[in-house]
Amino acid sequence: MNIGEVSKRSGLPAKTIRYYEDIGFVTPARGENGYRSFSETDLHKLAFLGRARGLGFSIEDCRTLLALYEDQGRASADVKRVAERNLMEIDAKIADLQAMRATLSHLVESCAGDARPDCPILEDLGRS
Amino acid sequence: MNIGEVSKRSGLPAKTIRYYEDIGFVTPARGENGYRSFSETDLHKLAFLGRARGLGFSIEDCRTLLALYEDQGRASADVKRVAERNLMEIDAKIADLQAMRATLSHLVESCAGDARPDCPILEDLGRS
DNA sequence: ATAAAGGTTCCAGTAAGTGGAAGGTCAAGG
DNA sequence: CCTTGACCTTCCACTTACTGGAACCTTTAT
Repeated sequence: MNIGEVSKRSGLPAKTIRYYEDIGFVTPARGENGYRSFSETDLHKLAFLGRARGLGFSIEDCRTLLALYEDQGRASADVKRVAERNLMEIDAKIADLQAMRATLSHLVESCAGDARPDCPILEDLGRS
Repeated sequence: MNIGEVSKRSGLPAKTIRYYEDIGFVTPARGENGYRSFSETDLHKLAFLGRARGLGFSIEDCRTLLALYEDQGRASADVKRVAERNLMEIDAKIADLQAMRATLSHLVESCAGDARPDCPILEDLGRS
């Protein structure tokens, strides 16, 4: 399978797949012409990675998850630990963004948004 | 004022202040010894930047906001537009993260997290 | 024969800093 | 006078997870 088909079937851009080869996630064989030749297993791994990344796992998390995925004897506790840490990080990000959102939407609401120069948003940012 | 004091009073790391000089936000004078010498205005600008960044405005947004801040004749509508766009981006990020959170917390809850190898998290990530 | 589509490598850039090395300067203590 | 430690300087590399583009090669279709 050439990279184009893998890209279509995994949903990852070809550039990303080449990058994932660079960082050691897959090691496709090479044809005589130098083209990468992917196996079904490679495709499966790449799709796995795409889904894990979509859930906010970092590349390093993915490395761990992939190793666990391929280890038939792993304990589910190990996977759960990684997932829970990711969940906590996501919660922290959401909380940060919600705090930002609250302040900012308050400012936006209090700004007339017309042609006059006085603006509570700038006043707030500039308060000494 | 040396960079250390500005750092303390603005809350920004000295490294960040030097970076902000690099990208043209401030242009402090230099003493005979080569040390940066900041004015009160510089300090005020840097504190403004720190607050704007804390609200999630990008560096480019900050450039716009700073220009508007220094333009006494600006229309508040111009500021509001930047703020509203930022708000919408924040909302989109929150929505993304909440979708991730929902899926992931569901998976975490369905995983026993014990020594056994079967793990719904990996099963889901590996579904073909 | 040629053109389009797909493949290759490599270099550079993104956002917004952070870390660290090598070295100059300043104020205080002995 | 010397040294120590805090503070300052520049410069280079690294971070995350890719993405864009140039220059070039191969395959397929017309």
